[in-house]
Amino acid sequence: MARTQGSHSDVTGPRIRAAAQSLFARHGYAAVSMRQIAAEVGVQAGALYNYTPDKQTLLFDLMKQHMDDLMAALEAQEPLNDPLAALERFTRFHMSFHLERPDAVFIAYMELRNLSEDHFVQVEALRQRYEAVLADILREGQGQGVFVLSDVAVATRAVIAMLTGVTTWYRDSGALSQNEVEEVYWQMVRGAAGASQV
Amino acid sequence: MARTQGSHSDVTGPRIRAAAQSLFARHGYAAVSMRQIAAEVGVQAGALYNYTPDKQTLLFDLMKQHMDDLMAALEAQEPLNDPLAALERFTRFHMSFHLERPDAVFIAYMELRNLSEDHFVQVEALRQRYEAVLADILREGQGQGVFVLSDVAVATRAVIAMLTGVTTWYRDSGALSQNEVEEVYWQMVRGAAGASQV
DNA sequence: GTCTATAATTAGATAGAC
DNA sequence: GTCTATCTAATTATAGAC
Repeated sequence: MARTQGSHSDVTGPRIRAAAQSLFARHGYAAVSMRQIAAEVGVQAGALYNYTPDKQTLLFDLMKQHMDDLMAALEAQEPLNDPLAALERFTRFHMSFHLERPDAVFIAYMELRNLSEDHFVQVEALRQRYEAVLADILREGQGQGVFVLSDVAVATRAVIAMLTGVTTWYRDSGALSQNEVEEVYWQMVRGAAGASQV
Repeated sequence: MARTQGSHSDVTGPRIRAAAQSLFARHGYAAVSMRQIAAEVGVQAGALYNYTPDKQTLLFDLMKQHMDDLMAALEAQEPLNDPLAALERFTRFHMSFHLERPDAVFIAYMELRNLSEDHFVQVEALRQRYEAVLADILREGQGQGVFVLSDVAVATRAVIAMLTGVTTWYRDSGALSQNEVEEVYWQMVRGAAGASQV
């Protein structure tokens, strides 16, 4: 159990990523220095380079992890045959997943332009895989006549933009519970998809 | 008409703002240096300070101008009494205004956190005035029974997020014309508002 | 694994010549 | 109004001691 004093490889790594995530979300990747991250963790700037080759890779690791978590959570769900039920579940899943991770979400949407070309391609591929799940639901419902949409690809992006937008204003301290907000958005998504009114 | 050589006060100012807008949109405010802006304009960095007291004010001026333009264009429209017609016009107005100014829009949404407290308050007030126009339309339609919405304030933000999202993917070179895209979004907004199906 | 020290570069902003 | 030169401070990243 003895450990060399000042040596914490298993705990410093996660703390660095947590500090970077919080600072990047608050001030933006370009505005945050490696020294600020180090200060937040309680180490000197040089120590960070034991955990990341450079600042750019630190950003990519955060975004990659977020997208991997998102896909894993989505794919852990059992498939649903009913398109309306599948759309409702996707809506609630997207909202709750994003509301639980405001910092990671903020970074994922705001810092894409600060990724290197290679890193961007990887993140973008994951984003498209995610989008495709919703597109499949909408296309299936369209085929069954449950939804009325003039363009499934456009509708997919419109729904995701609408749902993700909740992260810009929702606060736990507000008037509505997360569940109540999900309900409001779900009614709007259902209407936007052209599902017949109840 | 004789003009001191190298003196271009009436033309350099706009060119600086144009260069800053383009560079901020592409790389982000924090990642762009005053020297880069100067190089884009074709002057030395020191000359920029004849037109702005500092970099922060340059950012604010761009955002303020954008919001002022937005409000002026919106308020130039004649009021419409029919809520459904008003909502359609708002939808098309918002989309075409934003699609025509991708750089200004990008900055307005991404660089809010880089504004000083005082500047942020001013921009936020304008944003809320804009939002209130849509909220009034939805509330009026709700009262008349034309729309079915469980929460007008939430619906306002949801619709704006959906519409603004078009700027992240639409390109003039794509398969759909701007007008076709407006039509697709309008059908979705109409459904999201709970307007009775045609 | 972390520290101190430092290399090499760049940043925002100003002063004074023209 | 613009230029050149410069100040001061901060940046990413590395080297070597412990």
